[in-house]
Amino acid sequence: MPGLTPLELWQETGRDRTMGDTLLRLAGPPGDWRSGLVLGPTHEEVITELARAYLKSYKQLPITLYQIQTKFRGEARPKSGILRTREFLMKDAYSFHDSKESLDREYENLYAAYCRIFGRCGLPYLAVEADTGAMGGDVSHEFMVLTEAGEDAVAISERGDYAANLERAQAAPPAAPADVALQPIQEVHTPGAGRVEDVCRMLGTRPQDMLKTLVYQGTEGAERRIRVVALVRGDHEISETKLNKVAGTPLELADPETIAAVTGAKVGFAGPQGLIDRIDKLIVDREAAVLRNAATGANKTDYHVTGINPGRDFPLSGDKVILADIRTVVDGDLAPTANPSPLRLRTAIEIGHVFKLGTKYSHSMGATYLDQNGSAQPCIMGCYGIGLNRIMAAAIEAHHDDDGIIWPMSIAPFEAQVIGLDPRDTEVMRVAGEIHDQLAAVGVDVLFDDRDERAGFKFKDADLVGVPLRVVVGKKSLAAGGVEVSQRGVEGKQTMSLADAVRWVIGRVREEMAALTPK
RNA sequence: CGGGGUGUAGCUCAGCCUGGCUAGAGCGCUUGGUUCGGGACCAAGAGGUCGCAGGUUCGAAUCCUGUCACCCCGACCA
Repeated sequence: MPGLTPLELWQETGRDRTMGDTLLRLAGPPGDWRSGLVLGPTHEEVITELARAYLKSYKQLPITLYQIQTKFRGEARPKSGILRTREFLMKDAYSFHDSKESLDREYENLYAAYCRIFGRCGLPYLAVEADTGAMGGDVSHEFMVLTEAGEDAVAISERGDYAANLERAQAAPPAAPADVALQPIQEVHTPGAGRVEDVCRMLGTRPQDMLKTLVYQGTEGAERRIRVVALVRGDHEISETKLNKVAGTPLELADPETIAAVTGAKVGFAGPQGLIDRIDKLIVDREAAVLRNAATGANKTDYHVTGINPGRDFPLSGDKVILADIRTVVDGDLAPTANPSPLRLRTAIEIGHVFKLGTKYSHSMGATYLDQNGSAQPCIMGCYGIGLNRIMAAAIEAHHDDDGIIWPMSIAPFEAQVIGLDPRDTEVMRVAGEIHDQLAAVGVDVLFDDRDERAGFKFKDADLVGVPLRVVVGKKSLAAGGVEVSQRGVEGKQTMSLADAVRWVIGRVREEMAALTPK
């Protein structure tokens, strides 16, 4: 597919706007050919353009197309070496279907294929439930490699029956509210206590007995400004990913002026009581909704209130009210499973992501096929990506020691390396060259170090680069009866004849590859 | 977009706070010699408008102002 893609395709799906600065647009004068091109950050639009041109009949479905290509995304801040770069390599696949069931089957196929690919790459990976973000669609899984070097967070249950990206992870639903007597609202003077900890210290209460009241603003539809109040328990952090999804539009924390206009108080003294008529939406976290006799802001600078009760003091139903899970889980929360165990938070590298897209792209771009009744239907789509650079990064994170990389055989740049230790010794170099040629002749991917460098230098380089198998030829090894073989990351080395060394390498390659091949 | 930091030899950096001889180190490079299976050693050498512009001063790498670039943290992130 093209790397430079027509801007008009992105306008058709609206992603020229929603992707914002992620899209690299060529800058040309109005009407100039450059003004109409975008360097592709992903290829849903392009593949859908191909689909609407060529997929006309249900008889052509299902079909899955893939490519390996350079992508470009205007990341706000590229970082972590090869992990997060503006330009990167992706293997991306797209599937087209005439039914949800067909999509489900192919999703399962590709999910399983991706598991085999990552297993074959020697990666300790994990599939987790994921948020679909700006891609759209409903169901999605990410493939993660757990490592400190990662920049994603995942929640995994101790029992191992639940794993999700932190953006999506949910805790078990809250228990029913405690059966206690409801207290009246009482106003308390809390000068300068804008933060939850300050209020707790002054009132002698705990964060989990407080309501955090957050004012957000955004736009709805074309241009209409909206104000949204979100409630979470005092000890919880709001998840803006979840909040935006529930609100159906991107929200941002309101500026101090808007907060003052909504609450009548400075930042830090907002409460949900009496606000419903002044806002467009009230979004209540399900755990905030079961609080009893909570403390929160009084909508009056330097004052808080106690004895706030959901349902009595602010509505839990009605047109403007949404009850949902909008908080980020924390380490130790219970998993939302039948037999709940605590969730643990880990950092991870995302190496692959699969989505059920549905008809988001085919509908907006008019990619339709004719079904058996002759009526036009939008294709049902899936998309499936693998970050190739990140496979390298994750493999190195997972397989290295103090001396350098230890490549899994399947993705090593070379399977074996022959080191001729003394390039000025003709016999050493003749034997080394012979081993190299014999290995190459039987299809082993072999690197030959014949540089005129000191022995230690070449050994250190070999360790650093991490080619799995090593054959060393030197005056010393020849005197000891042959050549020396060893495996990166494995203790010990052995001396054997030239012919045995060639057989040893071939055998080791075969065994390592077999060990990496899923059953 | 917010916060912090750094620009001095090819590379990594010290020197700056507290202005003062000819601006330093390690690595790399050049030449000669020795060494040669785990990133050698000895000797001699080349190499810098101290990011840029302006100012203060008898004197600026050092202090002040401006400017440019890069890095880190955060926000954001199919």
